[in-house]
Amino acid sequence: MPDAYYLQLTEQLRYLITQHATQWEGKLPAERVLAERFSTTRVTLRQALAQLEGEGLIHRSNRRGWFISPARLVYDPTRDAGFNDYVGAQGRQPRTAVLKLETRSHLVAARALGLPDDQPFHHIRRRRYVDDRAVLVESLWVVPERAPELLDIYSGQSLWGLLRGRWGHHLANRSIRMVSEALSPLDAEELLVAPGAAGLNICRAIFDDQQRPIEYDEEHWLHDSLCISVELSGQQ
Amino acid sequence: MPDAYYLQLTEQLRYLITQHATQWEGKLPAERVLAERFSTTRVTLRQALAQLEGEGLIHRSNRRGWFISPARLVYDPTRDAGFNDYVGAQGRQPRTAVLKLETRSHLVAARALGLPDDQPFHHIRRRRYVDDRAVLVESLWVVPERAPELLDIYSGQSLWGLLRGRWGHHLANRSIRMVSEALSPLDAEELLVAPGAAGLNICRAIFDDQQRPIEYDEEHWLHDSLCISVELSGQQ
DNA sequence: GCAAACTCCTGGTCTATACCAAAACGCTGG
DNA sequence: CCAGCGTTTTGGTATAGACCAGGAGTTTGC
Repeated sequence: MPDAYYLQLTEQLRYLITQHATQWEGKLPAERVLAERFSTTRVTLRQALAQLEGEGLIHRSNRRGWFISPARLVYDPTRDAGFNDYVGAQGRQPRTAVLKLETRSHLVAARALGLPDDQPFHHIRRRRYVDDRAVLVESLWVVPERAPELLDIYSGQSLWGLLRGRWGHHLANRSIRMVSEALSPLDAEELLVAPGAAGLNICRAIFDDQQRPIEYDEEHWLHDSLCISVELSGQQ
Repeated sequence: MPDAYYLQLTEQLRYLITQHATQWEGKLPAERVLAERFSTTRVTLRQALAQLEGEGLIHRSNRRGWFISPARLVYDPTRDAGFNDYVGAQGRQPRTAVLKLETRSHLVAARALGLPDDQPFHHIRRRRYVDDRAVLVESLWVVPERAPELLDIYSGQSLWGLLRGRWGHHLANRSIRMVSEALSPLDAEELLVAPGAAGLNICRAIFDDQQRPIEYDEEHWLHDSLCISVELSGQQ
């Protein structure tokens, strides 16, 4: 119904994608090929592709081309189930790459946890994959007193599992913040996408059952790769 | 640092916007004016503007121009504080326009509440504003038995307040889903933005303390107008 | 004095083309 | 069979215009 050609194109592409998903094995033909097939220019074609990207139907891997996006991962940021667990539970393959391990201060984490500005933290930066697609990068800032030798033993497993199992912490109170964002050049590079790609930023400050600060973390997700789901019972 | 000109442009515009926010009274100069000032074409200029739009710094009102986005509204979808209350508490001016009142069935709501497909609902569609900017449209699907004469008395106030005050319902269990989206042509039109603009879709299914279904609602927010914030205590 | 009609400006859309750098591909030699 | 190297392909970026239709402001006519 819409008159703009790029919107008609969007519909035709949407149809083609759902039909030929398997045939193309997830990757769309080259932009020049698609532009010619639809008798238009790359500029207009890209406008249509950007629409579908906004919907989360397709995404592009920087300089590699357009790909059909897999189903969104269902994620509950209020639970402390490990990434590996809930990804596996949804029949997907999780993977984690540790990008950095260090100890230093971090103003934002300190403020979020109510600690002095120069408070040092154990910092873990990791990238996480679902079915070999990088879907998020995150930075974890752990109060060293709560997990002294963390950096020596950490190798990609569930942090919350470690905190509970090894140091006996009970993660009790948490404040969570979610904001849509454009991925920073650094985050985008680590996720192999174009700078400025749409993302979702999730920040959490975690305290134990005695209100002691445990950890602060900052996640940057590709916007099309998750569906946030929260189940609550009891009156608010 | 980035080499691409449109990224340099983005930085310059970001600077100008934060400096001249008051001078321009929230509205940016015409695209042709900006393009000429930066010695580039509208195409490239728009690429830079789109970056800032993705970050939530600016937005465009369909065919009206580019505007500086106000601060995000902090919103906790797990609480049932009324819109008017929490907008007011943040020093902002709330407003609600009722777009539609009707009774009919709705498959998605029925499924979400575990009711038969042909279950009728009281349907309220409303648009909500913060400081006179339309920031969301939503559809509410209320089980008629829980609020029989709802449509006769409803005129824009807090629905949850009504359910609690008039019919004595205790909203107890809720399942919430949040997904990034591109606004549908209808939603975009009702929010006065271009079709396909980035949005956030929030759906909730609400049950009372006896697990009886009360209500299902679907919100479509402009992506740059909110910051989701959840506070939780107690172990999960 | 006010509403309707008109004009101008502006954003929305589109064409056609070009160059660059990174990725992908294919060839070649060990 | 694989590593290294050169070629081709492809996405990313950019230019220079053009037309249209909706919005906004102004003028006109009752």
